[in-house]
Amino acid sequence: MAETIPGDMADSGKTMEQTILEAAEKLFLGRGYAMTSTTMIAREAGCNQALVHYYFRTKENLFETIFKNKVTLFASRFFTVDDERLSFTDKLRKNIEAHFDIIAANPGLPFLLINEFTTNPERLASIKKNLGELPSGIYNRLDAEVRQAIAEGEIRPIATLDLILTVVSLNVFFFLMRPVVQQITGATDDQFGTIIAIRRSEVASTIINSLKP
Amino acid sequence: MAETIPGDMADSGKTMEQTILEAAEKLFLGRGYAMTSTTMIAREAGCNQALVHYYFRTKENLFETIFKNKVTLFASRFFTVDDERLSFTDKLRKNIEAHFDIIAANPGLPFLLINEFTTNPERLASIKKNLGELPSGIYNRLDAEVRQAIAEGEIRPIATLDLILTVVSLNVFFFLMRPVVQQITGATDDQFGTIIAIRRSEVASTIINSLKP
DNA sequence: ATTATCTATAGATCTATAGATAATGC
DNA sequence: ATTATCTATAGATCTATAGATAATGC
Repeated sequence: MAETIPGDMADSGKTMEQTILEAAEKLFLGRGYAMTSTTMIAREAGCNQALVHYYFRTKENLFETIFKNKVTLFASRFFTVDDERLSFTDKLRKNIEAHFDIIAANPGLPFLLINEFTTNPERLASIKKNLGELPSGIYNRLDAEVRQAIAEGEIRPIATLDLILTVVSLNVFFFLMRPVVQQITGATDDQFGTIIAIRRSEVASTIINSLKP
Repeated sequence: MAETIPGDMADSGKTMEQTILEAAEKLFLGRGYAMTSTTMIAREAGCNQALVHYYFRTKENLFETIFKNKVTLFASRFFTVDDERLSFTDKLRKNIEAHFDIIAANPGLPFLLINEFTTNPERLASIKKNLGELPSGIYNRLDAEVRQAIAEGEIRPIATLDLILTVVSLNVFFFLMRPVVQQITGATDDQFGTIIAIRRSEVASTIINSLKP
């Protein structure tokens, strides 16, 4: 019975190619590359398995499309708040919170990235090419600002790379820990929303505080 | 040619069961559950694939043995420094660094934990049972100390859970990012040792600093 | 005609077990 | 006798493709 159980992404104007892409995205984000089969993707999209290969030829291809897409989205919004009127510290806080918000809107992404970079580090090189000058552009601007803020005594001396690592660690790892945090606190999905909001401001405060001269 | 290429874990007094266990540990830690096959484990251990099942019956069994083992090791060394003569802050620094060192000695572990908790959160319940009173014991002691340090004005007000999250995030995520950091900085494995040492002290300083009243 | 979708299947794993043989403990 | 190890294989995937049929664009 129930020969075809179309996932929640059926019809509704969307093209089947798009539907498959979204089904794959959902599964890859939640379970990683190896644990997702094209058969599962087809079931989730509500079509047969051959169609997945018709549009994307290989599973690897499909994954790479999604992966590059997500990484680019992620990188393009990294440290983009740049308001002349704000102090370094205020600007930093806004950037930290914006970064947190991107991750909160794509909570499966950290797992996908870590999973892929760990099991398949060669892909980093291809990603680097894909992003071009973007990362070093962002880094150089931030680096100049950090040095100036240190020189002006607004913050304590710190390497820019360490600051970036601290921001990314505190923002990203929280979402990787979600299952553990939920198990420990016993919070429902709803209650977890509150925990997220608290953590968002705590992370920003922690970093800003740690930079006091 | 080269019909049998025994991994680096052959013979040398060790029992074959132990050799298989270590081969599996290495592969699971580096590649996760789904991407490791019992065939690969056997090749790494230098035996045939059936023997892996002879000793551990199922792949799942083998994995669980290793997983529980590692989680217990990890949890049992969490916040164990407890020297009466030290201030809260000094004790905290020692605990942060000790925690960092455990991870540095088991650099594949964070990936395994995150991977498993994300794709298979049910296992958390079984782990919880396995650890018994240990986590809440550690938590309660730390919580009392945090509250006292706040009351005495040694640190700013902070929830104990937030402090734990911050410590774990900063320590663990760095090792998950290793491939990225190495790609960005272009550091060799040797040079990465230096980066680790710098990060170790930077993380502790960042946290201690962020707690100033 | 071309494009989208399906059914069917080849070929490659992979896990787990059965059954044979070798090694070891009395 | 018991335990350790091997060879062989059944049965379950899973990916990718071939080839049939249905839908769509002229």
